[in-house]
Amino acid sequence: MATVTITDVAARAGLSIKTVSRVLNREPNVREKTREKVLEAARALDYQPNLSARSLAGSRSFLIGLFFDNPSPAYINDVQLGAVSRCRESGYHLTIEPVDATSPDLERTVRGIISTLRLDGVILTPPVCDDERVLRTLEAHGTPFVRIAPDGQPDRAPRVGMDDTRAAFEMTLNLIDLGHRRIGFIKGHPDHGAAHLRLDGFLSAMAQRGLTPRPEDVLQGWFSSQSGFECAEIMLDRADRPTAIFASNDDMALGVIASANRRRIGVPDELSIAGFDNTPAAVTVWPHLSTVAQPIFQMAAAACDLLIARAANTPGQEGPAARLMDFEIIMRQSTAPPAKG
Amino acid sequence: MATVTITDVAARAGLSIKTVSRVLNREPNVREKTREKVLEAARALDYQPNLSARSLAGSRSFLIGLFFDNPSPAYINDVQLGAVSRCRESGYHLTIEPVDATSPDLERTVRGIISTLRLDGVILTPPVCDDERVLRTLEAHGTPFVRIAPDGQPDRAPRVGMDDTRAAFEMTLNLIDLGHRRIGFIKGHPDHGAAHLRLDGFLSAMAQRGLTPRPEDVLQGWFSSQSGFECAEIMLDRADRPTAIFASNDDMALGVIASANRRRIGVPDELSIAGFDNTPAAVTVWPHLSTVAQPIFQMAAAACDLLIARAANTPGQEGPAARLMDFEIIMRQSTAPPAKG
DNA sequence: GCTTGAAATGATAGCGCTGTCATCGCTTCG
DNA sequence: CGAAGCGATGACAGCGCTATCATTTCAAGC
Repeated sequence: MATVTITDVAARAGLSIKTVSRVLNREPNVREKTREKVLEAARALDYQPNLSARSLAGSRSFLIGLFFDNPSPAYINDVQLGAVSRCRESGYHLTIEPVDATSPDLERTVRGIISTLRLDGVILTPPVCDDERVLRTLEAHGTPFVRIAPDGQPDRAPRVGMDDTRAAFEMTLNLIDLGHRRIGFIKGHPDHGAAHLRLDGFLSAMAQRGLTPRPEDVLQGWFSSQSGFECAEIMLDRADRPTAIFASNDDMALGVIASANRRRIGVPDELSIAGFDNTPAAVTVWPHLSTVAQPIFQMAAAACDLLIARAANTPGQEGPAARLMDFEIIMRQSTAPPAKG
Repeated sequence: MATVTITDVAARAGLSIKTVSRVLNREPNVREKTREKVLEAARALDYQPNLSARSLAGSRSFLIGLFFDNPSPAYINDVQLGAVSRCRESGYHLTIEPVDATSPDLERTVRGIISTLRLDGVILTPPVCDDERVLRTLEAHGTPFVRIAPDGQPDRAPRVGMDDTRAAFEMTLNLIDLGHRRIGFIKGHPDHGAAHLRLDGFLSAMAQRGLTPRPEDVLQGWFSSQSGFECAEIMLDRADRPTAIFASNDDMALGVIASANRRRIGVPDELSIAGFDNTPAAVTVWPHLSTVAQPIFQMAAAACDLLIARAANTPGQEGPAARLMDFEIIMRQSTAPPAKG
């Protein structure tokens, strides 16, 4: 209720509001002693700058927008936490803008949001990060944005991501090294770029070890647990079924586990199962799922960093940057050496 | 990039900026013809009001804050979508503020956020909605807030929620009507008010049907799938085990399913399992989980409505309001009549 | 001591909008 | 026909801050 303004701080410190502003914005050319006086006055008064005023007068809004249309709450949640963690450090705030990527009004919606809020930057997650209309609108308005795990056009804007191919490659290697020779693979949604990368990784790992997956062991899924279940039903129905199944994401792996449970096929004794994403559900099922953990939190934090840094120094219009983060292979109880025989 | 201001609109419409402002804010005393002229000019120019300026000049910030510290991404995701759906309609935006409910700095964090952002309202979810420090800070600052599913002090502020007791009551009745007599119950985290309400509902339903649960069939869980698993291990170890288990939330129910799978106990043939919350995982496991769906989206939307309405008419300082939303009992494949014998 | 210039500080003009109050024009009624 | 009254509109002053530019301070050099 008690609203303390910069004028109050200036009065208490015996300085002009401009000097106070300088200190608060970490501008140069302020004597150390002066800086201390200001900081002390601000602390004593519990001064909090008014974002609206700062935004109106200056060129920054201290607002980062997160645009998403993602079916996975866990993913989005991680992105949000990562982004907010960095925002807090820099006095920024995060506004969330769930959008419908299939809406014909998407363009207008985005335009309305960015011009009303004057966002300093926007974080885009799949699949919005690959929506041409969104990208074009953002570019036209001059709003900086960072894409997380984009599918294509890697140099169109700064991006952060991870090496899906290498992750799938390493997970497959792990399975092979466990002793598996016949490994089933469930592909992800074909519209999702990561799906292709993960398949590539699987195939190169197999090839590197001199293994050739049978066509009937590489099935098309849609990233949904239902599709994973269906693919598993087909694969597990055969007498010479795979001894391990690598699903392109955890949801589908969960479907595989469900199918195995239904058929009373022991996991991991009779069948090893691996997923991708390390969703919370991975440790909710029994046995716990071996999977690949994406550094989602860190990716979002890095994206936020890029945006804030860019907003801070208006001149530096540096070109696209890219940051590849490290993934982590997590082997839990759903994988084991294949049964003898 | 092209920044259209209210002055541009006024010029194009041949009116003063004040009249344009009136139309845009739906203020009374504007001739219909004038209103149309303004709207047309605004449309032609694709005018978007500047939030910062509106906020600075007026008494509203058009910002709603969502404070949360909730371990369930699915829950938070629903809350966000519900809140944003209403915000969009009224030109509001949602800023998210994940907080650490156990942090000693919580009070300062909250204070900083609300005074910097000048939030028009705050939505509080469990467990933050029951944090005395948060409530006190908000009240002291005069920031309106709505609590979603608060534990206690129901009249301290407007709230929205659902009738946990009745939902648990009805689900239990469903189980009994299916033919189950010996029903196990796994309690939720004792610090979470809903846990007690759900237990109450279970007990009264049993009592109403003349059933008395054995003490060893009512176990203490912690809302985690691990705790559900452990409780199930105990219950299912006994020869005269329950024919149905009602877990206070889906995560624990998932733990029960895992335990049943491990013991090769058929679900639902040999054991019926019911959960509470209708998390996404409920349809990821096999068989799909019977559960209670909370209208989370609607609750958040209602909370938003209350806040926006309150911000709109400054005078009406109406007292606390409460809205109880309807739940839904969803019977899926994890429940069935008990096996004969 | 005086000049010189860079560092430190301050005065002031907005940013784009809303709130207040004045003004204008029109209808109504004595 | 004029006064009163009210609906419709406009002029203008800020909201709390940043940006620009002017001014002051101070140390160094001759």
